[in-house]
Amino acid sequence: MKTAKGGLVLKSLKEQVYDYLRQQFQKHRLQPGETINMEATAGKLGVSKTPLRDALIQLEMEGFVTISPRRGIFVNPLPLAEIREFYQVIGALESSALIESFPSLGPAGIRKMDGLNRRMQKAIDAGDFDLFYEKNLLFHDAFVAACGNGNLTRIVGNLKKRLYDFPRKRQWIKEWEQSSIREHQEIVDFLAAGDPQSAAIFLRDVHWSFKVQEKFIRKYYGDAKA
Amino acid sequence: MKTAKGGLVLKSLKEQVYDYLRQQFQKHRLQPGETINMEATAGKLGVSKTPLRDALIQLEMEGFVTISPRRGIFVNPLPLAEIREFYQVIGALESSALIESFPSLGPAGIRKMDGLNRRMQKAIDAGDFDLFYEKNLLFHDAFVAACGNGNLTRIVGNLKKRLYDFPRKRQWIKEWEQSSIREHQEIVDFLAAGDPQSAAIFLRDVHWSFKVQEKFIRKYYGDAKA
DNA sequence: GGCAAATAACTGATATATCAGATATCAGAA
DNA sequence: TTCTGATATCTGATATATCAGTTATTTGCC
Repeated sequence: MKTAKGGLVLKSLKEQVYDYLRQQFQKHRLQPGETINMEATAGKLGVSKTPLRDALIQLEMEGFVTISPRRGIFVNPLPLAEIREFYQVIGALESSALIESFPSLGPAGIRKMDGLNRRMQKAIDAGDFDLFYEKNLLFHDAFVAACGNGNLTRIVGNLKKRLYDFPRKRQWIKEWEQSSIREHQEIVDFLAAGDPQSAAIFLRDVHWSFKVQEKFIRKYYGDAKA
Repeated sequence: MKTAKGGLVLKSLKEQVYDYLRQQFQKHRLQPGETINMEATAGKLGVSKTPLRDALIQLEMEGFVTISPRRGIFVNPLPLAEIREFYQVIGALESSALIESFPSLGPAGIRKMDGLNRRMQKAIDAGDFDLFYEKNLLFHDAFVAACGNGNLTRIVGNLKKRLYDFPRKRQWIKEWEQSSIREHQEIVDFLAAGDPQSAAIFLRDVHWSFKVQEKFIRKYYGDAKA
């Protein structure tokens, strides 16, 4: 329950619990296979089990946990096979979004993407992974948002939540980040040349190709077992 | 909670409530904008508000309802704009699934799709819309399932739930059904000719093109307002 | 010692009571 | 008559108690 009172936005307990748990994922405090104990967690958060359960149902729908009735609530692993699936889905959807957004992106939008990619390079040069990550998200968001398809944005966003919040072996791989920047530049170049189809195909078949990115993925997530 | 006891599969109350509500949608007993009253519904179903709320949280995540805190729970409309969004997403994902599944489909899989399409024609000839609908789902499921991407299947499936459970103006439009069958045949022909790329493009840009299908969509769903 | 049945403990699922925000209605003042 | 504040009602959100399936441990028999 979000209420605005004099500029304050009040969140329901359910939402606050959800945010807390999401943070736990982002901080890698919840590991695959781990159980979330209702009594203990509710006690720790100082709320009843009810909003906790509400939040967990949402997290289950989003793929983060599995509620195994009367047995326990388990943090889902993220096996390579599933990462492969995510890559396929995101590739197909972002590719579609890029084509759809091209008319409304225009030169200004392409310049914006180009600028974001350059800032990604600067972040790498400065060793600032958080900034790199932020600009990377914004690069993709530029055309996904411009596509104007809220459902597509939601679906892609949720898969990315799973990809990025999952505990990983390494914080970053410079080679991968450099490679991403080169790929982004390729996409921008296609767009600037007025060829969204080639940009979309490159985005789908290279940038979001599990096969192409596999060597980095394995380093980054480790060879996670299901 | 699904438990198997001596072959019986027992469902939790939450699941049963969810199934009931889904049925209500399928039977068009729940209309856009309508409210679902917790006390009344729980009383009617003979359960407490808890499993009802659990089910509603899931339905909200799936887009069927909006839980407006402390105000009410509203059945979501399905405006044409959203249908358009769904068409784009499904088109992109099914297209991707078709390419991915082609190697494992093989001649047998293509024949199966062909057979399903012929049965769709027979259903039309016999005026049996339920059978048509069933074979239509199976036609698409054939390559979506063969793609082996559970997440893609789940995402597409959920969007189709929304499309097919939504109340509509007309039960069926023979012209659209005939058109679908022709389009399916086109896809099958491309596949049989060993050209999944053309099949995928046709699937995405014709079969799942909102623009191409718009005249039927408007007749079928009515000109629903948001 | 091994196995099966009984019992205890654990844990999530559900029911009920209470709370709390939103909305409608009423009463009083201008 | 209109407006504002107070009160009542409605409805979902949350807390607490209890239930019920699952798992672990104990007990008794062979």
